[in-house]
Amino acid sequence: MAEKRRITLKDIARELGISVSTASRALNSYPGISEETIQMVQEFAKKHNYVPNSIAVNFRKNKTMTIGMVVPEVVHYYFSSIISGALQAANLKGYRLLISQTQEKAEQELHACHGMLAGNVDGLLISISNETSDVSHLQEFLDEGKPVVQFDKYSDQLTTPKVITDDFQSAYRAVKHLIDQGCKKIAHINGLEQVQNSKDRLGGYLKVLSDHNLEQNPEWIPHCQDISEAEGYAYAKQLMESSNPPDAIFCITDLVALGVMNYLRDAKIRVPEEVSVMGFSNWKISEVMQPSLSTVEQHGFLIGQKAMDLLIESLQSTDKASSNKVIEVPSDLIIRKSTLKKG
Amino acid sequence: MAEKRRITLKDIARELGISVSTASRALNSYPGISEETIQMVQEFAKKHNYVPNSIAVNFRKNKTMTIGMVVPEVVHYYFSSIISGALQAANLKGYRLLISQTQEKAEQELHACHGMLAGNVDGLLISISNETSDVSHLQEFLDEGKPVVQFDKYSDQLTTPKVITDDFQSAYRAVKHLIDQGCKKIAHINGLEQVQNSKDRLGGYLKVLSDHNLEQNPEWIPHCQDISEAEGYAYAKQLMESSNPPDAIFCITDLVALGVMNYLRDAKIRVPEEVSVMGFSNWKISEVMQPSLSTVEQHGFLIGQKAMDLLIESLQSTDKASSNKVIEVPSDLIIRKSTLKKG
DNA sequence: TTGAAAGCGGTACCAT
DNA sequence: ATGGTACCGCTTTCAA
Repeated sequence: MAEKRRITLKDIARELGISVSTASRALNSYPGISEETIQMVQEFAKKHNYVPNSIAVNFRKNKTMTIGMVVPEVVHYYFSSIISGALQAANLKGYRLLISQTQEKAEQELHACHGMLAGNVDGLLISISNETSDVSHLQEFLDEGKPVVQFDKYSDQLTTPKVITDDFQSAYRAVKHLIDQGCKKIAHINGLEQVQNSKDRLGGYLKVLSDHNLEQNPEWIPHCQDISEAEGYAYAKQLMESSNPPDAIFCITDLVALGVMNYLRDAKIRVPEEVSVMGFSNWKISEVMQPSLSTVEQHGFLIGQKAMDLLIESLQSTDKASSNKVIEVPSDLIIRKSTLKKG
Repeated sequence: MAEKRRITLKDIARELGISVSTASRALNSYPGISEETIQMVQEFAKKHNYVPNSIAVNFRKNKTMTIGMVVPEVVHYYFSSIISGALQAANLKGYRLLISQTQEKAEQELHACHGMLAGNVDGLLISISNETSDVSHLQEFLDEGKPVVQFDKYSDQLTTPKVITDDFQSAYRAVKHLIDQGCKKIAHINGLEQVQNSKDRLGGYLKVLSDHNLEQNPEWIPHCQDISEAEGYAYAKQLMESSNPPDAIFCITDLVALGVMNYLRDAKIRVPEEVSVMGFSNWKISEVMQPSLSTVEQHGFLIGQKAMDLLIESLQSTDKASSNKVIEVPSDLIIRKSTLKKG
């Protein structure tokens, strides 16, 4: 295979009998270069397929036009939507995107972040893992003057902008809908207690219950460990077999809701007549379930876009003081059959 | 925000009163450096958190330890599985992964590839878009001596290794299962005619029909344009309302099968009693459908891993002649209720 | 065992 | 309007 060495600035300068600096300026259309020269150089460059060696440029300018993005899981509808949004925003501004996943492990997150640092990304977009409590690996970026934007799951020990779903409000509205449909005994299968999103959704759930003077029962609030279908099934069983079973179950995510629906079908409990079920995230499966699952659309694509825009903004602003702003992207309640009682 | 400038080799050399070259050699434990010096330098480096400036290293070595990966869609179960596998394999070997998506547009693919080239990736992993016919943008990589590995959708105009599902065999076995279940009139909703995977699946389908002397009917082989749920619905309707309706429908992918299932439910046609339905790809939705959908698991994670391993291999081998080998990752037939006739 | 210096491919400052 | 040159941080050859 003939390895065609790329043509360099030096080659152009030599061939055209001009200096390297002139060639450089002509290519970048600097002021103070004759039209003629610009013409000549640009034509030559195009004809010979000149592509500037970006490593050299990066080296000189000490930036890479590359953003690092660290997510818990790539194979995940919500996160891949976020990636897609970030990708588009990055593209629009001429940035590239380096991706890593942590599989919800703090150790892998550390490793991924160090990889990003070694890869000399200009900035970092991250959704921290469930395990993460220490965030010194993120502080390292800030210490080097590299902006960080957190999205979805975040730590508030860090002064960075954050882009998230409005979890509290989303949960509030989701449960409000259940109440409007006549549910009185509403359970909530929550996530890990220490995770911010879980706390916020729990908060919204509790608030709407108290606003409507509905029963609050600690036994109705189990916490998932790994947010799985199996846990949904098990907790649904536990809830429904208790002495005081709920008439609605609000789930931390659609996957858990799937487990719940499976249990209810196996137990021949009708949805929504006997128990209403509400999910969260609007995965494709929510639409496919029988009956279809009411859920909350978080607009991951938008979150990804917004997070990237924010990051690039702080990359381009001279004022390096990081904001601590929390941007909440409004969600939409998607009402389907699992919560819609007839009449 | 205090921007801590990173410490450089030069700093180390100055502080320790040695030369830059000695410092460099000590850090990389070159032969011909005294244990003492190595000790001293490495200790100093660790103490001061020395991280080599990878841009400078890349520049010098003219490689970036970064792989470019171009896929049609990120928000897609199969592709995100492949990405996940590639990510893991890359990680294991110390490579980073730059990602772009094309949204099945040839123009975006071109742009993405040029971005990768400009980003100076060491090699490229790509699944071409449905629109792609000209592959000169991939040839550019080969011309520069950068290896390319194709996966999933590929062009055979290019001498590169390819990692794919065994589409022909997979389709053959899937349809064979339908035949074993007693189906005699088997339709196949195929994909775009010019796409290799579609051709291969169609080939497997036709072969098994002829091997069993079953009816082959051109009207039973509609071609999707965008492989959507809506198309599945429309073609199912068309097939079932024809004068000679099939008793089984083999779909190019699970999403199309979902449309088919929706139509059949709306039309009150029982699955699998009256019509069996087979999907392809084993998305989560296939498990959730009622009845659950039989399908083909393509092991995307493995495909991603294998493609990345192959790429890194050719990156590290001195022999730069690209192989034209096609590696087929065996699929698994997943039998669920949509094809399992009782008794 | 160590040091000096060239050079990777650009950019940008200082001359002219 | 153009050329000369230092330099970004590191690796590597050559010399000592």
